[in-house]
Amino acid sequence: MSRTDPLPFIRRTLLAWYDRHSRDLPWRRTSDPYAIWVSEIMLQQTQVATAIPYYERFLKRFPTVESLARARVSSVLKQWEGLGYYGRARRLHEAARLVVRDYGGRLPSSAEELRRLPGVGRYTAGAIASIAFGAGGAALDGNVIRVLSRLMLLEDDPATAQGQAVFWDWAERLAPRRDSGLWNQAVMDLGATVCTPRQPLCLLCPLGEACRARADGRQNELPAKTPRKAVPHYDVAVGVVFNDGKVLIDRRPAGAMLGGMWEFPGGKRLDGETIEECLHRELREELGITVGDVRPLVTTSHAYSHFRVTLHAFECRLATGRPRPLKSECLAWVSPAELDRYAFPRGSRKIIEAFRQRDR
DNA sequence: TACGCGTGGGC
DNA sequence: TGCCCAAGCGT
Repeated sequence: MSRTDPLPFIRRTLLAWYDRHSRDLPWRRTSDPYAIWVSEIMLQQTQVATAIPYYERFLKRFPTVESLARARVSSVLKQWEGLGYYGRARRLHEAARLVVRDYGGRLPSSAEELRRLPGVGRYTAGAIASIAFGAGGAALDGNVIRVLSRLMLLEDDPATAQGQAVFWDWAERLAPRRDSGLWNQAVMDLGATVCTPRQPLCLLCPLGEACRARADGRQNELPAKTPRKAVPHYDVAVGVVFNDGKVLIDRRPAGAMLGGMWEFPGGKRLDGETIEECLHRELREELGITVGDVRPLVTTSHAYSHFRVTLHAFECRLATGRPRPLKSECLAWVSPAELDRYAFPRGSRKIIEAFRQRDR
């Protein structure tokens, strides 16, 4: 193995392994490029098991690119509710409209053209082109980085641009020049089921004999990982404001975090402020209202991608002022039962659960 | 270019 | 329990 080129062995052996060990996944039972596209967007930074039920529901609700393009973004976000990274849903919707408008409803087939669609980066373009259209070339995701880093003993940091270049270079060197869909899925499946982040199953690996990291006993050290930044924590006051049996919700601006999602008004506690003082200030600044009958409803913790919060939710009653969307896109007064029609992030859902639990 | 962007599972 | 990680993209 050491004196001859290992790449032909690696290609042949992994494809033979995939023929016997490929996972049966919903998006592998279709050849519809639209469905494969939807799956690839959902799978960005998201585990397969999490994505499956969303994929099934999404395709039932939006079976074609035309149906997605016709839909309101609010409907798309409602289907995406709970999956996170909601910008993916907004960009997928925008891209569907572009595909209908500029491509007659047919997804372009080359990675280069796919790359121009919002939400489609280098990985996703390579994956769709190869899996749905039989193109050649690599698709480099976290699984492939892990497999390559160990197989070829690549110590570069994939978080840096230079590291990315090294990994893409190796991925392209290994990938078939034509019809690389099976190959790309084979590398990803190996990374997901055998060459796992912790405790890789080297004894089951078809490439064990060729793996340079394993030969050195260093498979647990790769890929190189950058130390994470400490994540800040905030206390947030949230107002569940009732009036005439309805509750006030607001929609977050499209450009912001959780853009397009609904929430209960509130915000971060400032230094030297009590959480109730924070509540009154936020409701004044965001809505121009004052409230009374303030009662604690629930306190719950939630982790976002880059910070953590403790949400202090208060039930209260509108006292003075007519709410205006001073910092949000729009407002709505809705009955508790109607809340399920709106797309809320997980943190807000926890608050909804709390007052439904209490009313029971 | 490094960072902002959600959520749930595994240990 | 707290931390790491997961089929990345946009800026």
